[in-house]
Amino acid sequence: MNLSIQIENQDGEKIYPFGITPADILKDSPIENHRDIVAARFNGAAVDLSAPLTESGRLAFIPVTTSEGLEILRHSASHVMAQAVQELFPGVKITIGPAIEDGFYYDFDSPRPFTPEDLEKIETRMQEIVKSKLDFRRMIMSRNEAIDFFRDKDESYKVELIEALDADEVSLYAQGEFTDLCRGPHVPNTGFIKAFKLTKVAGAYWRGDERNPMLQRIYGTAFPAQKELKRHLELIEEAKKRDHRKLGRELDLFSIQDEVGPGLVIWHPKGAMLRYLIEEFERVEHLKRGYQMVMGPTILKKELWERSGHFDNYRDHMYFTSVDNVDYGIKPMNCLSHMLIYKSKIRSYRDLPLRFFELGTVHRHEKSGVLHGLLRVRQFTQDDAHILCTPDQLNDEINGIINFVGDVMAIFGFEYTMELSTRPEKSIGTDEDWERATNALQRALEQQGADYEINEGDGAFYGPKIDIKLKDALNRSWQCATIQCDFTLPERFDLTYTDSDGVRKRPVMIHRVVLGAIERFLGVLVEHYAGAFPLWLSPVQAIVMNITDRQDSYAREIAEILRKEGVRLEEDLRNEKIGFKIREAVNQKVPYMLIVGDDEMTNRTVAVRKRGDRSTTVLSVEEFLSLFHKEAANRS
RNA sequence: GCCCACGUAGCUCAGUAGGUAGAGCACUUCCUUGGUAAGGAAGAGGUUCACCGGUUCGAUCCCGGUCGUGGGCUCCA
Repeated sequence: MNLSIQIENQDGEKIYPFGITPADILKDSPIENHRDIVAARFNGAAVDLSAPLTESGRLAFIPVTTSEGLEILRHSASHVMAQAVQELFPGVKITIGPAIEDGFYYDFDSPRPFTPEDLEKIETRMQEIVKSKLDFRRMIMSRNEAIDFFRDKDESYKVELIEALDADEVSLYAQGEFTDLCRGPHVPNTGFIKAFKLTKVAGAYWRGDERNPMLQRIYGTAFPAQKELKRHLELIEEAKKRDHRKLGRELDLFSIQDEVGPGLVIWHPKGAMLRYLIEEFERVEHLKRGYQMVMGPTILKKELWERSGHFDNYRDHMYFTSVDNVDYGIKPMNCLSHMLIYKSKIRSYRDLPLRFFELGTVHRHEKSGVLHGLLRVRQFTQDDAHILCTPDQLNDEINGIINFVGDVMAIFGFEYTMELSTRPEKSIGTDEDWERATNALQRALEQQGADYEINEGDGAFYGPKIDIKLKDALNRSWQCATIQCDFTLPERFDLTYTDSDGVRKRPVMIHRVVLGAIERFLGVLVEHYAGAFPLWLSPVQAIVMNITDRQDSYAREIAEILRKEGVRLEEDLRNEKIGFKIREAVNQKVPYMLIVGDDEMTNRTVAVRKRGDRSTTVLSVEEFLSLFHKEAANRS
């Protein structure tokens, strides 16, 4: 029997004998760089190059230079790592080892944790395995055979995995003496793994559940060539330079000190200025969009939190205090006051939608291990709003918020991703309400033509949400904006409005933040700009510096004029050489240096040196101001 | 909260096979008045090496605990 196979990017179909492998076909294919081909795709499914073909169809080769190929390479590297670990440390059990965004990992159950020295040994052993070019051999076993096979080897995690599968047969891959349960495909042999590095060890719970035993996870990364690996490692080093914790200290923005407590931020003058600028921006943008500013207290009676469901569902994250024998909860969210404002008088359908906005400072008791610079703290301020509207208005309101987020992110130049999170296990409300709310969010996303992912079971306890995520310098995603639909709290607090037909009805509530937590947003923003804030956000926009003390009074005069014009300005009149002052201002990433010497003093000008540009332009103060104001207004 | 690593001057880091600690930058003073990324000299700065215990004649160094930080896991704005 012959097969008719059409190869991607080649004309016509070719006839091959039954059982031919992609590797055979590749041999006399005109494709260049055969050594770059790691696997194939046959009739839509990824297969090994050594897989015998048993039907006619379409064949495509997967080069290692594609994301799919790279994933296969990295997944194969994880198998090599597992082999090395088992050879070096008998008794270590294997669990799972997938490719991930920047590399791969493998989780092991080891009687003792791996040390950095172990990683070196493992890496060396991996080099040997790579050098011996062991073939990856695919085998098929029945479910029971496979269970027996791994039970014999005392690989209980593998047994558990197979038992959870509902398939009659499973595939296994072996290289050398090492065999692992795996769907595949893999590169043809271990020699394909040319450039790899083990990067870190970490603990990880079996199946990601904290009730399960903790395993030892080894992370690594692999690339098609050494050059790319090197570049990747250099990029990581570069990224570390823009870490907001490092820049926060260098630019004197904020500190987090032991004496104060973990996760509690102290804002220094320049950081506080940044916050002021962002917060002022927010007020203006919210007022433009029909929000009203409100403010609520930080502590509210415990009964109120019981009524809202926070006490039952969120207690572990809350701080409590007691005043005159009355228990209070310190707010972890701002919604309660906003609901009580709604409830403070009778509402008509004519009043809706109501959009209450608060820069609300909340406290959450985050577990100690999760705190992270400004990105995960215990006290933070949200640009929070609660919209109360009729069910009919819900869709427009959600669309309005998505547009708002889009506008703001465009100003800062952020790319972002959106996720729709559905009902979690621990939650309140009826199934119908959850469905209505989830549909409302999804419909808005569809109307926006947005790309989004669905995050099953990741919603808030009171409702589903759309999360908008930004990435930090190290490519980690952080949630900033979120839009949450809530039918439950209006119910619990018996919020009503009188509709046009005179009937009292229940409004819908939307909880939403645009930047999210100001702390987190600023952390991501510092990394996004690498500390070089655009003019409108720079805490210090310009520095006046003199060449010698002859220009002291002229420099002060210029500074005075500019400050009156609203320029955030510092003076550097120290007895230092101009090169030294420039160096400092460059390191502080100040947008404009205004240098005055005898020439400038005589002509009543300033020598303007712009950040990122080594040349200077001599301008009159008026000329500089006009340029300055134009740039600041552009927010560029 | 869990796993691993780490915790020396404001910052970045060295150091001691266990014998009461060092550099650079920053800071202060003096000299220098210099035109676009570090001018020179002197000085001060650690209650003695996160904290608390233990071993020891003696601990910054070894052991245990606590707290904090970092990388992950879980959780989350």
